[in-house]
Amino acid sequence: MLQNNENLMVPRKEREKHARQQEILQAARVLFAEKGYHDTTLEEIAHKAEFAKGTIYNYFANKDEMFYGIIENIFDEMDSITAAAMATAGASAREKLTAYAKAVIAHSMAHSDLFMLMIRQAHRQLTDEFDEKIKNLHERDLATRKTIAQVHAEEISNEHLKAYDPLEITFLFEGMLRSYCMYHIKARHQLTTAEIDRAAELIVAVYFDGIQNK
Amino acid sequence: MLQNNENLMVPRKEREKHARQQEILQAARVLFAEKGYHDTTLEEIAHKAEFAKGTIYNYFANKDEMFYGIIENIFDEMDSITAAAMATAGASAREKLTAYAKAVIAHSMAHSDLFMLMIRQAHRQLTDEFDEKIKNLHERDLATRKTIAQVHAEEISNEHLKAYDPLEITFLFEGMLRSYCMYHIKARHQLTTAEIDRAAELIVAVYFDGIQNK
Amino acid sequence: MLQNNENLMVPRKEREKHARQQEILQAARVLFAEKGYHDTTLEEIAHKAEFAKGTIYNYFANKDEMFYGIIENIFDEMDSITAAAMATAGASAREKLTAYAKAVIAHSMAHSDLFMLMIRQAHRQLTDEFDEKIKNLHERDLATRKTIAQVHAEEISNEHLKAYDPLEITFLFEGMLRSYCMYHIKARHQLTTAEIDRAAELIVAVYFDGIQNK
Amino acid sequence: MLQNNENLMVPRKEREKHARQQEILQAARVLFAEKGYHDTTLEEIAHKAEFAKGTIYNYFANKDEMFYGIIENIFDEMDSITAAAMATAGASAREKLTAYAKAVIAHSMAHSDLFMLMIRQAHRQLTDEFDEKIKNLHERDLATRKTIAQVHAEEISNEHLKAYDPLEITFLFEGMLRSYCMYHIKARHQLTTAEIDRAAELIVAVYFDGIQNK
DNA sequence: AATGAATGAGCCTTCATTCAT
DNA sequence: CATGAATGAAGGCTCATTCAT
Repeated sequence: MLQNNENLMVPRKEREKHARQQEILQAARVLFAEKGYHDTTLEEIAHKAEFAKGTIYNYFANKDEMFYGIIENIFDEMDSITAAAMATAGASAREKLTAYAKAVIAHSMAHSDLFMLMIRQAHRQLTDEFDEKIKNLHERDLATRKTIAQVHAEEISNEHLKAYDPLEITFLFEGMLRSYCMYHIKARHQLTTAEIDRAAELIVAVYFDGIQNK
Repeated sequence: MLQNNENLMVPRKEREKHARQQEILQAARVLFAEKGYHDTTLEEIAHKAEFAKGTIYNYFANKDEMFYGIIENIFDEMDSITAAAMATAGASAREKLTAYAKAVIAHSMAHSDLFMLMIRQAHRQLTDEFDEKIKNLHERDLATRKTIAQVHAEEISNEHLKAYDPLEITFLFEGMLRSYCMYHIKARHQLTTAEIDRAAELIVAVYFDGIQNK
Repeated sequence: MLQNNENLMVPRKEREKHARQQEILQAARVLFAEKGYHDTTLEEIAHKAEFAKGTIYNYFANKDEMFYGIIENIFDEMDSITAAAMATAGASAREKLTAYAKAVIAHSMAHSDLFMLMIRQAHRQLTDEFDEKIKNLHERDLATRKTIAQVHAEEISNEHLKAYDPLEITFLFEGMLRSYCMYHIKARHQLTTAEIDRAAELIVAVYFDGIQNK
Repeated sequence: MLQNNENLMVPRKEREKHARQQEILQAARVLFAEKGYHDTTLEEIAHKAEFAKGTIYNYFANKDEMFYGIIENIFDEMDSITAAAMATAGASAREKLTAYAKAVIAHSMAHSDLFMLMIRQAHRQLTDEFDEKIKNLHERDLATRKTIAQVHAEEISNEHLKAYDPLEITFLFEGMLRSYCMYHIKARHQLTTAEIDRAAELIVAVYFDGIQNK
């Protein structure tokens, strides 16, 4: 029993450390999203996380690391959403993308702070291309996109879809989705589930059928 | 004669002042786009504009004003592009949007720094909603979008287009366009005119006809 | 028996406490010598001493106390060396100083970290004259020097040596010795015993006979 | 005339910049000597130099650069002293070293702050051997020492002096000199010119003739 | 109007010290 | 006694802004 106790001892510490890291990231991401990276001070983050300034540095090497910690969280969440939506067995591309769109919109609405951070991060991704970490994020981003492209590819070979470059049109789809979310976040709209479903279906409808009346 | 002289005097001075403001904005926008607002110092802007630091303050009240000056320039450019593309007499919505898409992509490629600034600016637009200036930008943005929506509206009433909310699908179209541009700017692609045309047509095709094989 | 036990109990505890203090001082003095007082963190000392940071504070009131602990150790060692060299019965001043020089050089080479700490400490000694501890060190330093001066004094009264102020020339002798050691420590020379002997004899020869050819 | 004026314009600015750098170094060197490098804050230096904190950075890249600026000044002064003392035409080694000793003691007394900085610098010289700047100082130090050794060498070949290694005994001489200065600076003695002359002669006498009564 | 030296508020980060476990 | 997470004061440095020339 004693040994059992000891075995559990180490994980508990680690779990607590991780939990506290997440608390700090929570505080930071809200502030970063509200005011931007530079206009958020460590003092504010510490205050919001209910720690002293110095304590933050027991959990993150510096402000930048915190930022990347947050971005990685976001990527993890987006990966889950993507994987879940694409994995539905027997579903068509249209069904999968509808599920994906619903999940993305719902997530964006629930975490509009994250959404805004993604936009900000987009900028950094464009500029600091030297940085190792940025490159990793870049690759993760592309990998996620390819998961979705793959779903297109299958149905293109079926001739259910037109023979576009799967990756290229995936970006277009993503663009519509992001644009839609940004529009409503800007306008501070709080969408109901029904509205989210309608929106997702609208986007998918336009994407698959176009806006032209035949 | 003397009075005449004086009458001309003032405009010349104003013209020179304006010209010098634009020189400074040119320098600033390149740097802001490259390194972001916070990581660009007035020292650097002054150096690039070939003025002394103090001189900048004869033309702009502070760093923020410069930023908004740039954004306004960008809005002016986008307005021109939009107006030009939408004004073609007798053209269909599809033709107008194709022209618009070509112009936007070409402009984005030629001025990728501006494109990046827009992304960054998107963030500020979302947050500092109190600021008078920001509100104006917001409204200009919406006004531009409505010009495009109007073109949709006409053809919806013709029943050439499906009966979607014109503004809502305008955002979707914009989203595809932006997403496409971002993808290529990230990848540092230099598109030829032919490639730009093809891209614009691709986007418009997806937008009007959808990706589904009928 | 029990009482006996308890009597021994306290000394053992004290001995252990003292032993652990010395372990910590060992760790600290190496680091202080390598990187200086300010650039050595308690974290590092604790790590090197294989204790936790907080534990250090069970043995020393603060970082400064540790520093003085080390300096006192060094003084103890120098005292031993001095006493040993000066105590040789029937030896002449020249023989005693030769023995002293050999011991000092050998010790400096073996503990160049300490030597460097002494230099550093010299500075503090000069400045913080208010501090009680510093004054004590100052006095110990002088006392050691006087032990050597005393040996001079005896032989001055014998007229074996010229009638210089014993303390004054003691400082000159010390100066040569220190300078010599510093030269070789800087150059990272590892002197053999033979070289040390030769060096000590050189210094003593210059000191007693001068450099002039008669 | 106008052109003449302009020609002088640039040097004036440079001269003023240099003058202000020296003012700052003056302030810094007193404080560094009093309290050490680490215990002196830039705030204090700025205050003593009667500038604002930020202004310091118009003249020095960082705290370290200031430190090396001071050390270089000291080296310059020591070089002058050495060169002047060694250059006396027709003087014997003994006369030259006497002149040198007098100058060094007088300078040390007048600038005891510098003397203490040298001691402190000695430490850095020993440790941070990687740094380019430190290496340069090291070499300058050796070069100065060699100037003195050269004077020895000449008289060794004359057989006026014993056949010791010139550089080695130069270090011994320097050691006596430094040790003597440190002793009096520690004791806060203010030596008169007569006392300085006596001291220099004492040291040279011991160095050339030794302490032994023949 | 142009200059650039001076300013000083403010930021990130470090680290000696404390204290609950 | 040992631990190490938490603390917060303090420091080096940056940079937007001012102002005397």
